Amino acid sequence: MARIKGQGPTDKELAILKVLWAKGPSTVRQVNDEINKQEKTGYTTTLKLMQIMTDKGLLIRDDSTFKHVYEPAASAEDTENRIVGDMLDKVFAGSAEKLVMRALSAKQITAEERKNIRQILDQMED
Amino acid sequence: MARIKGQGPTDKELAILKVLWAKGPSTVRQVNDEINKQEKTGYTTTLKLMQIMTDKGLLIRDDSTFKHVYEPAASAEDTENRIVGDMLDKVFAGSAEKLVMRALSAKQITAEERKNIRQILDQMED
DNA sequence: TGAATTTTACGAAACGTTTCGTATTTCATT
DNA sequence: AATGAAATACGAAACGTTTCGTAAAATTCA
Repeated sequence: MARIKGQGPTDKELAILKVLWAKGPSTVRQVNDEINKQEKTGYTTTLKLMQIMTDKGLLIRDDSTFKHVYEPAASAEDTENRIVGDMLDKVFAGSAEKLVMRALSAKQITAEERKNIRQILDQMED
Repeated sequence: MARIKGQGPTDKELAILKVLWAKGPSTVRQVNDEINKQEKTGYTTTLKLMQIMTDKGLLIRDDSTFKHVYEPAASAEDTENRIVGDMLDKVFAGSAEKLVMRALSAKQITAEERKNIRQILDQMED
């Protein structure tokens, strides 16, 4: 049942993961309520999605109680790294430099953010 | 017929665009030959895809001659910026800093690349 | 206990992408 | 012009995602 292809989570799957990362282990209702703050979605739709994500290995389900509790199988950090890594290969032929350039030009960043990025670069010099 | 949603090109669409960006305006056969160097794909499959991409506004077709010639409607630069911008919003809540951090940790980059990134940051200080 | 409520399970429809078979059109060669 | 080769057009199937209606199961509470 485990995920085979290298494709990352879909948009809807990512929305569910973000709720779980932010709120911690949650029931379908909790996730659906949260998602409905941004976009109206039927309860069974969210349920089905989370069941499929469990089959795929994206979520872990505790069904020892009536209201099943779900949590992400992977951390936000790992998942974000994976998504960025996929895009790196797919769009930029593996060049992190090109991706960074695009990220910087795609959105105006503040002097503060530039400073933080420099610090990260400094830390990598070792 | 123009594309409505903000979604970027799909994987296959991107593969076609990359060929056209690299090789310049091309026929379906030229694109299909190029794609088949990496993955076997039927000629009519590529044809259909390029026809749909034309409908979507991703490609521009010159059908004044027998062998239609296609070219991308947008530059690689614009498309890459768009893809990164979408990911920025979708995954990183608009934080370019977070995306850059992930890009740097997703792949080992060289001292040379770090230097180039610093130069980009320097240029933004004005 | 029994009725109402909440949750889960299941199946299928709607949608977009990708693939390809077949028919039609256009061109090149003789 | 006739034949064969190459290209395009068309339709539909296969696939995965997303949506939801309905049924079944579990829980709550009156």
